Amino acid sequence: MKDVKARTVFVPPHREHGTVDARIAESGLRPTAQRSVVYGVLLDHAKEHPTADEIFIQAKTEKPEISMATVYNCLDALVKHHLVKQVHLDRAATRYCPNMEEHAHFLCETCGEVWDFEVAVKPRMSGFRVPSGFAVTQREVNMRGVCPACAEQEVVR
Amino acid sequence: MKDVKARTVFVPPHREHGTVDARIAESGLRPTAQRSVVYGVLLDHAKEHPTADEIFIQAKTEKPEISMATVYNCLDALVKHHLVKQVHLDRAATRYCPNMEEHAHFLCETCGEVWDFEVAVKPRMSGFRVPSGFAVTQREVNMRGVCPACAEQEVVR
DNA sequence: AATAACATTTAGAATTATTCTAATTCAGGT
DNA sequence: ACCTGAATTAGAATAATTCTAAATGTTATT
Repeated sequence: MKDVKARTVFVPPHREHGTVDARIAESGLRPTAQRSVVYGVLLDHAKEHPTADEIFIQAKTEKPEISMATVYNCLDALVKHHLVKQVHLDRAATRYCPNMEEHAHFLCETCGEVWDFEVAVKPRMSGFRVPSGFAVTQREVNMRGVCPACAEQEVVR
Repeated sequence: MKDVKARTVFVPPHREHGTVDARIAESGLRPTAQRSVVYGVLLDHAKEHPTADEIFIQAKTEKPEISMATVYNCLDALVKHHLVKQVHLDRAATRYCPNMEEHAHFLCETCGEVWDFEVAVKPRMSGFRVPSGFAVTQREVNMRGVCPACAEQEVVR
């Protein structure tokens, strides 16, 4: 019985066929065991935009010897190689986002959770006057407000 | 001679006629000496998007007894009363911005300076799909890249 | 296969921005 | 003048991140 359970552990799609390692390698980075775990954890929890120590806690379940410093090293490497983005919406711990598609972030000011908002129409943000001489390499859109769950609670209260 | 110099010290326009205090009062906040100094300093240095301790250093020249804790308290109060915005573009110290007009921020990834980009056309950012149930109260646009001065230096090198 | 050269990981110390605490000072209303 | 609550203060505490130096792992070279 135990064996069956062990054999049927859920493996998320991107964990199959060494996809994680392949992506790391494509980015020009050597796919070490630690980097794979860190990137894998982040891909599994993309929706939650985890912080370094949330990633650390999860990574430890897969690789108990991993250290916090390594989690930071790996995340830095992944960021430098454009596999992952840092998200800074407030002064809380940096959050990490492996979704490199163009999208906006929404911060719920009540519960602190971060959500991805997808693009419907390609936004050009052309409304902004970029003075000549400035080379823009990245744009980001952030929104703040109240998420449905928190709005609900406020009504109750 | 010294006297003449002393009498011709530059007083920025918003420092005249108690404009700073008036704005603080309008926001619903009691205009204390410390709040006035902090807000005044910030208005004088809006372009630089100063951090709390840059503000502290400057504020000390006007009011030597002021403490760091007070600078943080004042800034928090100003933020809560919508006279000032916090700017978080990276994990560096929080920057403060007294320009409450709709505008974008540009972070030079080489020198770390922050610039304001004004709006030309009212941007609606309507390209983003805001799922129903989310109440958006604030939007911000951030850009990253290289500023003219740093681009120049790179060419030289 | 052994070795040198280099990159990565590790634990723990150090740093830095910010928040907290408790005591003191200040301002406005009686 | 006095009371009450708000604001300020110095310094301690906290939390996230970075640094350091040693150990380990990997790749290239012979």
